[in-house]
Amino acid sequence: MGHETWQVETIRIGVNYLDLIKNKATSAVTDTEKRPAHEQVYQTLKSQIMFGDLVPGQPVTIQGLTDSLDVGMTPVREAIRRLISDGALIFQGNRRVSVPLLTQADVEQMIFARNSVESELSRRAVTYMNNADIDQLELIDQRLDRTIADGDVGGYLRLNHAFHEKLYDHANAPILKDLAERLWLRFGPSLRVVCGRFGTQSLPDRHKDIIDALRKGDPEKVAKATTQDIEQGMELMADALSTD
Amino acid sequence: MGHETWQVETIRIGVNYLDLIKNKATSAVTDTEKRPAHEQVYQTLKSQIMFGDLVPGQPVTIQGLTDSLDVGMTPVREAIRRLISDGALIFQGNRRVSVPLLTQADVEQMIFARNSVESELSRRAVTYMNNADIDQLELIDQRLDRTIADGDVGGYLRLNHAFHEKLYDHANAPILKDLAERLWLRFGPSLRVVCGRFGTQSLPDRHKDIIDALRKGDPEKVAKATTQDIEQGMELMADALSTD
DNA sequence: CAGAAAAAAATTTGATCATATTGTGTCGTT
DNA sequence: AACGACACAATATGATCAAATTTTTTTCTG
Repeated sequence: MGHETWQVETIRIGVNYLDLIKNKATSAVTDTEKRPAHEQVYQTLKSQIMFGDLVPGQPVTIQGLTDSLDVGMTPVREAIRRLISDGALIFQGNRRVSVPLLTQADVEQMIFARNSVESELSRRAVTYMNNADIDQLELIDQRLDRTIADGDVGGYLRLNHAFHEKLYDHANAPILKDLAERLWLRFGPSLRVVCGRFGTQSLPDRHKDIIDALRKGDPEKVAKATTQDIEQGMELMADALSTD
Repeated sequence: MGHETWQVETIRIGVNYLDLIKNKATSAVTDTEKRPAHEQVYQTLKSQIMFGDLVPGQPVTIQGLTDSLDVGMTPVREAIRRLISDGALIFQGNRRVSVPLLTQADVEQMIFARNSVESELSRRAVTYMNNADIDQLELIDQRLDRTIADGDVGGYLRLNHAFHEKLYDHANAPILKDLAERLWLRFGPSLRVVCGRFGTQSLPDRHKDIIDALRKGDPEKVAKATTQDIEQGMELMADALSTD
């Protein structure tokens, strides 16, 4: 999630990416004191946008955030600028900032971009993932299934993201992963709306296919399964947008 | 590692170089006073990064910019955060910010991403460009040829970008265009280095092919020419990086 | 005594906040 | 409905504090 260290020659393959999903309680204490405020605000807002505490169209004010997060306005401003650059927020001409409302055209472009970038990421991940990594991926997917059964939308969004993030982390392609992450930030809020409307039952899950193909070590099968997963989810969003 | 005399003097790279091409912001003169400071700082820095006033590896300090650009630190901070999010600058752990140094792996990923995104953009542009638009594109390309003949590296970089930007502007795909722009910001500084080393003579120009295919209205031909243009330029960069 | 390593002071830079200024939208008046 | 005054939120500055790097001083060893 952090910014990659660029000039590093030594490739660190997933050694100290300790955090899986349960990092909240343990590392939160140290994070609170160590990280700069603007970074914390950014992470907080990013999470809120991705996992749907903020609704598409909802205005985001600087002063509102300084009050609710209890920090000065400078860190808040920096975080907001970053998120605007990410496409996670939009600057509405007259100094107003809000969560983007996607059009069908937007979704269509995202389908193309996600298919291109994320299929390549999953393709590359085949090379670098070992059995233990795949086991971890499967573990996430099992927990994901439980959230679907329970109708836990927030949990679904988080674990679905965690699944893909873990996969892409092992692609050894930080720039492509960054592009993917940016796309996720863009459709996050709208995906939340779709889930809230249709529930978790109808949600797609091609993850088993992905895992199977990973175990077989077949890059093209992994890529195919990924695009299917992407397209199912995105079509759902596109449909929801058309019936507004 | 040598002490580069990177003076922070006011390098005023104005937008007026592209006045003839950019028709959306015609009031470039009044822009200076109208736009918010953080926006201006962002545009200035972006231009300096893209067109090579800043060298890869060069440190960028907040206080240096507040002095040279004569604005407060808050707008500078916001602009820098934005550019970090763009990938145009990197945050080097210990609160230092600098222009990224690309590795071969980075370039390789960019080749893939650019091919995917920009070929699609040019493919879509076929639908929306009329003859007048293509004429304008050709005009840019003619001026581009002159910069190559003159060995004007700065002019080449600017007009080459203007060419692709104009093309992608007509693709009616703002999200894909945003992804492309982000990639350009990333390789901008390194491309400058390559041009500075090899001169403008050896630079690729598949633009004639692109224009021809546009006139014929053949999307696949346009896409093909675009990928060739991309690959020629990026391979040049990859080669330069390997021979360090 | 010379040179290098270690320690400490000084300078530079980043992070944050409080406050003043400016622009935008709104409400009331004509 | 148009115009002007008001209120509020965003913008921008400078001051203050903290962190890190650089420079200087000190000390120890050969």
